[in-house]
Amino acid sequence: MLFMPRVRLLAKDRRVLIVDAAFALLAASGFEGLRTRDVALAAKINSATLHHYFPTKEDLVAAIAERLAERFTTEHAPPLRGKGARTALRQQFADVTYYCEHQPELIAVYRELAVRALRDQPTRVLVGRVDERWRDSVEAIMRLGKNEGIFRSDLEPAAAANLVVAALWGAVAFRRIAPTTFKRMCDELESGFR
Amino acid sequence: MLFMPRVRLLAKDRRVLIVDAAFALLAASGFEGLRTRDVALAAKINSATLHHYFPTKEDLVAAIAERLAERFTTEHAPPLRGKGARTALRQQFADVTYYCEHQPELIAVYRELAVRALRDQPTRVLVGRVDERWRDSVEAIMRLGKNEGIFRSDLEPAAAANLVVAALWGAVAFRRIAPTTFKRMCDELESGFR
Amino acid sequence: MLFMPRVRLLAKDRRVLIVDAAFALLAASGFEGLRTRDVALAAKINSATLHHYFPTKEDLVAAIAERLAERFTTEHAPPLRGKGARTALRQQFADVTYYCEHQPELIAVYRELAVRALRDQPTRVLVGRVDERWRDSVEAIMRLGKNEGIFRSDLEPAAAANLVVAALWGAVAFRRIAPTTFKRMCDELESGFR
Amino acid sequence: MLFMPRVRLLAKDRRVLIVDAAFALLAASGFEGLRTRDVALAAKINSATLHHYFPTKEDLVAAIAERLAERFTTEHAPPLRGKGARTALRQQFADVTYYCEHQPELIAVYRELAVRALRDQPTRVLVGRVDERWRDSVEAIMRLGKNEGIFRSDLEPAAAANLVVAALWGAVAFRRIAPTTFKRMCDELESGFR
DNA sequence: AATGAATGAGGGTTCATTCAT
DNA sequence: TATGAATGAACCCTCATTCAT
Repeated sequence: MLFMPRVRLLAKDRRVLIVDAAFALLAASGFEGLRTRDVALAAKINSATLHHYFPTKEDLVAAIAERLAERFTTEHAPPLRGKGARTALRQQFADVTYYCEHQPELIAVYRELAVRALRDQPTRVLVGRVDERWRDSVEAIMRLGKNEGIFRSDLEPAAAANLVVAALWGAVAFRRIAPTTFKRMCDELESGFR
Repeated sequence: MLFMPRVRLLAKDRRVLIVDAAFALLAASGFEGLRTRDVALAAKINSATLHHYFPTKEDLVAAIAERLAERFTTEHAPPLRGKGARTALRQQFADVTYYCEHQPELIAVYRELAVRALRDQPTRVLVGRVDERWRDSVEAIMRLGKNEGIFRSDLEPAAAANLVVAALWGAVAFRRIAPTTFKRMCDELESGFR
Repeated sequence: MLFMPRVRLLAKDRRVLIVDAAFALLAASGFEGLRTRDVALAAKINSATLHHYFPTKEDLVAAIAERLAERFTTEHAPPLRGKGARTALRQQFADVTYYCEHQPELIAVYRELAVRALRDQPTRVLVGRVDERWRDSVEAIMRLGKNEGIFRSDLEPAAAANLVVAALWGAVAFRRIAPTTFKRMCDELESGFR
Repeated sequence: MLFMPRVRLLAKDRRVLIVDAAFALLAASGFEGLRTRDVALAAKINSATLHHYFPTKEDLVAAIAERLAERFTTEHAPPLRGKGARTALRQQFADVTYYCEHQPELIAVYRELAVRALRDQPTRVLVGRVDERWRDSVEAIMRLGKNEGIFRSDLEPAAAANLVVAALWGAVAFRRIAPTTFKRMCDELESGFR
């Protein structure tokens, strides 16, 4: 190339750019297909520059996991009208639907990290936090629903929360489920709590 | 040394041995850690010999998937006493529990293949068959339960079947769930159908 | 290239070829310049093939060290006429001279290994064996010379052996000493023992 | 915080600091382990700053060599009592012993440079000067000893000087020699001159 | 003078696959 | 059928050096 000036960015911005690229690549290709060179290429930097920001691939993966946790906190479906446990539960369904339709990357990255977590201790810690936060928030909803008298009195909040999380997660993360099929499953799940 | 005949396996037997080794290794290390050389080593053959039986790694993976389908068909928890939909549903729970406790390899290989299926068409076909068979058998149970009057009259068999499969699958395949926690989740799931 | 048939050798021969190439390269470029790729190139093999024979660079270095020990055992200057300690000592001088003039590779590789041995335990063991064997053989000569009455009666064989080894080694291994200068130094050394 | 003036070193001082750090690192890790980044880190500066003072690694090495020459000139064992060649020779032995015990860095750096000098012309020049100065001073001692009638009349000063330097150097630079063993070797060497 | 950012050119090693026997 | 030998294509990572500020 004739003249290729070095592009300079603030370190923070560049880190964000790199993690974005890695996030997208992990979503698209999985861990098996995640190559540092490709990440660098996608971020339009030299692969040595990538190592300047993330000394090891492990560090990059950790940053991806942090980004995932952050995105799960900030990105949601538009809030539903209404209050109470029923609305809160449906909001959970809506969120997952929203991720599937508009942010499939999040689902994919979550899945990849969850699978890796089974064999990798550091990943397990990172993913564990996301998992627990989700489960706890669902359990709070189940508890609220019982208090409101909306859900069965014999419902066990903890078990029900596990059920919700497992069902939603199992439905969307490992197969391509049609939106209507997913909706019906959620309705059926909700019916079971009444 | 006594007469020690050179063991000469039939080609079919040798294939079985190789797939067994690959199955165990895939369960233990995942696709990220599955190496043809290790498979050959575990099968006590040269890695070139492995390629003689399975020209490509893809072929080996296909054979693993076939083995998985076969094992899901033949290996089950001891049959429960009783008849009807309730028993049939509980048999499903018992099967999954049995796999978790006595055949964790099956769970692990299923998970690995399911994840790969998302990006690999041939695997998708193979895993799809297992998925569908399972889903269909659960749907039949739900339908039977409705006819027997054991389950809610407004229950939608298809949606309920998806729910069961997603919940069981989501619970055991991607996190280490404690047996008691799993049992409670199953109870809660069953309660929802009444 | 149009037609490049795979060359096949017996494993033993190929190992020899590789070690020869590595030996020459280490002599020429030192450890700082010893690259597995260059060794493979010099041995006219693919660098992956090199790892087929020597899984790690460390293994290759160990093989070089073994080769060095072997060559020091088998390659000598033409034997001098005469018997007794004086001839034996002069044979030592002649050997070193011979290495300098006809087998400078041996000197160079010995030096490189000796330096590495200071920081690397495995190398230390390998080099240590060569060192000790040499020192011991010189000590035997000094002892013999005393018994023969050729050397000073107050000569301490052990100390003298260390002196001989250190002087010869220090003279040829770390600077380019002229043959005549070396010869005079040896004469001076010998004079000191009378 | 109290008034804390930004420490601003003179360029000359900073160069000294850098060379000190490089000297210590070269002694500890050898050329194989000498990294400009580590030097910068040890000198508490940015590695780009290092290159501001020493444009290339070669330049830094040259500075180390100069420092070595300087230290060999200024650092010695405490002067022995007495006069004449015998004392002067023993002072040489004492100096080397002193370096071994209290300034092993000097020995190590000398060794590293001497080895590099074999393949690198600029280094050869720098090390050569140190070598020659040492050799010349020893030769002067031998000559003096002959004049004093302390040493053998058939002793050749030049050859003896080479012998002394080679022996001392060969003994301490490339193996871990025990102090008593070294002392005995020196005694033996001295005996040979009488 | 000083530095964080950026990079080209490797370096050792891995792995599915192929070849010759 | 079975295998040791051989390989191309990567992969992650390192390092001296340069650039823009």
